[in-house]
Amino acid sequence: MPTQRISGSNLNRVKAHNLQAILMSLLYENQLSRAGLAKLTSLSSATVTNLANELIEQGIITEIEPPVTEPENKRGVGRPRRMLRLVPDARYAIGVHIGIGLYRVAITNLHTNFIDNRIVEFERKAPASEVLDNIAATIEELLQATEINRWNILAIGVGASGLVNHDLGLNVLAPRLGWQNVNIRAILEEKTGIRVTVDNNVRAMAIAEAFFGAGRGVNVLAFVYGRIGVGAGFVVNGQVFRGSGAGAGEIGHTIMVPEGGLPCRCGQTGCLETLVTEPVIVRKATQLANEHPNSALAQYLADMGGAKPIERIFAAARDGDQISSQMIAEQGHYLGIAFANLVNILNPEMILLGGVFAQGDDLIRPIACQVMRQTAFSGLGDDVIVEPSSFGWRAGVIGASALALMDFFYQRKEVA
Amino acid sequence: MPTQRISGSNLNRVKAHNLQAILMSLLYENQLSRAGLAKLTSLSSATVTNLANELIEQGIITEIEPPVTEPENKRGVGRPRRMLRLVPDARYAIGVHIGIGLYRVAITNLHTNFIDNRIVEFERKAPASEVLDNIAATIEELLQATEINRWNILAIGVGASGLVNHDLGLNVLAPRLGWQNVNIRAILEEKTGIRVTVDNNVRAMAIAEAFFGAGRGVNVLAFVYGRIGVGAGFVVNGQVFRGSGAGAGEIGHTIMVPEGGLPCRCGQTGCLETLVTEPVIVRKATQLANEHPNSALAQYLADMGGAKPIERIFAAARDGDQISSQMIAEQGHYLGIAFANLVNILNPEMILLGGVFAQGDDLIRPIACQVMRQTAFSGLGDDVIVEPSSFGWRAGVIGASALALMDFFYQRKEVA
DNA sequence: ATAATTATTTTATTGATTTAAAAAAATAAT
DNA sequence: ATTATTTTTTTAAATCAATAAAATAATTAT
Repeated sequence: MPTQRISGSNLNRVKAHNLQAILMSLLYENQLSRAGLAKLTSLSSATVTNLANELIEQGIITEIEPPVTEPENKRGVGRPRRMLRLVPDARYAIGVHIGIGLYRVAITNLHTNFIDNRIVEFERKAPASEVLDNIAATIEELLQATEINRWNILAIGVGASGLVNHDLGLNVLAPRLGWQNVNIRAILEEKTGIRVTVDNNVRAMAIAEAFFGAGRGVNVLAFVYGRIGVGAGFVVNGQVFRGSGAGAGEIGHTIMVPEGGLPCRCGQTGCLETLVTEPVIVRKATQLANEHPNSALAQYLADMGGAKPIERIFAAARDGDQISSQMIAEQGHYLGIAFANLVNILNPEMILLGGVFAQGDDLIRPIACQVMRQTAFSGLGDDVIVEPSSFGWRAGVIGASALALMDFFYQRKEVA
Repeated sequence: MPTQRISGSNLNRVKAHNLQAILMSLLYENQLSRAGLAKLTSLSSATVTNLANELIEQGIITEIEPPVTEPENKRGVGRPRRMLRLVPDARYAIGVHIGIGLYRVAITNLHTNFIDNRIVEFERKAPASEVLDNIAATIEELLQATEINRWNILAIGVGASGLVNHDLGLNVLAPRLGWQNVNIRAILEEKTGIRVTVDNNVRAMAIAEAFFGAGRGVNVLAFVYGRIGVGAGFVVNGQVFRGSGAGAGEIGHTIMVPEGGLPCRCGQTGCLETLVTEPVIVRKATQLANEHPNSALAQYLADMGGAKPIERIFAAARDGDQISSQMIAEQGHYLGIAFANLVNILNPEMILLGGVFAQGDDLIRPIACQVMRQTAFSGLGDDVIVEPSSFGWRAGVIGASALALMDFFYQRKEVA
């Protein structure tokens, strides 16, 4: 039988917790007076004063100068409050997004705003150690370029693709890169001397949305990302839900068609990924364009402009092309059923769409949303908010940086 | 935008937390020395001594008398340790399971062992207030019969069927009882004067398994219960996962057949419940018996013994009847796919089966388990432990009692 | 001007954990 | 038998974060 360890608490932990409560409150609310913080955290005003002073001394938060004066009519009697806010550039984090044949690295501040960033392509069949070598080099390059003091880097967050075990810092499996059990944390910590935290890249994006994006303050958030595959990340009451082991969120491989489904690259048939992904949309569109060579879709696809196929397909649909919009609606339909299943199982407050789903938001979301609501059990889907992601192509790195910030700044568990 | 409140901590909370850490540790481990507790909770031995003394004074824990002496060969040097354990009958909880046309009430001790219990049938169309009236009366009767001091009852836990909002104590919807938005907590607290906590009955069973049953110490537990419908409850790191609103776990209405599925009572088609439930098994068996009147199945079903149809069907299959065992295997197959989807989404460490699935465990689990493992993404299903529930028909009341114990004793949030 | 109100800071107190040291109770070594 | 060693438990003193209450500050209302 596994043994559960229930850890005790003490004064140090209380202080650490309260400091983080203050930081998180300021992160959510942008600016708050000491009195406001006291109310929100249910700490005494004296405690807030003390802890705030400590944070001010460390340069992490500051009083807003000059004091914000509320408009004459809204101002009450009494001593006016002095607003506090985070100093976004007091510390930094590095986000690393490892995609398929491409990685992105960014240095961000405490709000996950970019200070500088790099995009580097790599050979898909390159060994992991080589790629990680290059990533470490890119990080050094960014540190040089930005002239940011190494000691002000809180941590490096890595969003890797495939199965990732966060506790072990291990990329268990990245099928499209041919990686298996790569200890990303150990390798990068060794190379950079900066602490590293690793997670699945979709989960990292979910974290970004939950704390810095459209999902701020949402109790149960599901982030669903579609590109070559479909994955999901869940944040519950400010905590990432990772499941046990390599982790939750592989909704792309949930079985949608138990009999007679199409084969999936995972070996199964009838996975969600056989129905709805970018490649599926492009493949279907190409097929339809062949069948209807005079359609707007065919013209959009044939026109060799700079835009990627998926964008041209969406453009055709937006331009009123019936063939493509009907096909996309069908995709939205299946996605809606997948959402309904998610709602029935997890009952999230919000579902956020990323990747292709965000790119084609106007085309996909209405139908997916409608199908989800009418398919979910009883009224469970009625109050679920469905929205597109806020970060576009930056989602990956911002997610990775958010991962680092959360693990090592806003809610780290142990005190130094 | 919703606002997240990050609550601060203080000395009182630390003490409450540490007391609960000790209680939970003793619940998991049955007996521990003060030194052992210190190690497990990472509290200092002095703190453990102090807190333990308080709990001993309150009669909640005790030193084991006479001192347990380890066998000669295993005994080390040094002062021998004095083992501590919970006093199971120091306090009590009441569990109320509301089923369809039947409720069960039990008084249990801190280990959820029955002191006394009642089973009462009621008219399915009776108004909620009448049923709750009767439940309150049954509770009074049990209090009289057991002569347990009212003040030693920690709380009443209620496991209700259908959609339940735990925070509000509200039975949002119980379709088979015709109940809607019944405030069970308010009504029962008013009638009994004892505090009440309400949750979905399957979720309550999951809690029981997680803390008192086969799921003890499991990090991510999924409990799947099948009877007239199929529901699930999740416990993650010692915390129930309820989702937002009326709550997570309605896997019975996840769509398994997006096109051409059978109609479900929920209004959809192709839900898991149209494929695998007790009524489905019985209906299919009856059909098969009609088609094969000479089969063992037909004989088992025709024999009007006292056993319920489902038990006779399982008996036929166990007796080697091919027709029924093949049909049941098919059920197991679909359940396996549902499990695989659960594994892909939540990545649980353990899946526990309750209700019909536990009754027919030997027939259903092997196939469900096998299908789950080969269907889940990559190796995600390989390490998932699948087992039957430990509580049989008692699951409902034990779950309800466990719910009360968890909310109000082992891990209550606020200090008095 | 003075009172009232609200925000913030200061001071003294409280109380839970911890550390360090002592006590207790056993075995092992001489 | 006596002493040393080891481990558990208890005691006593020290620490430190939160809090309550009082003081201070900066306003508006009268």
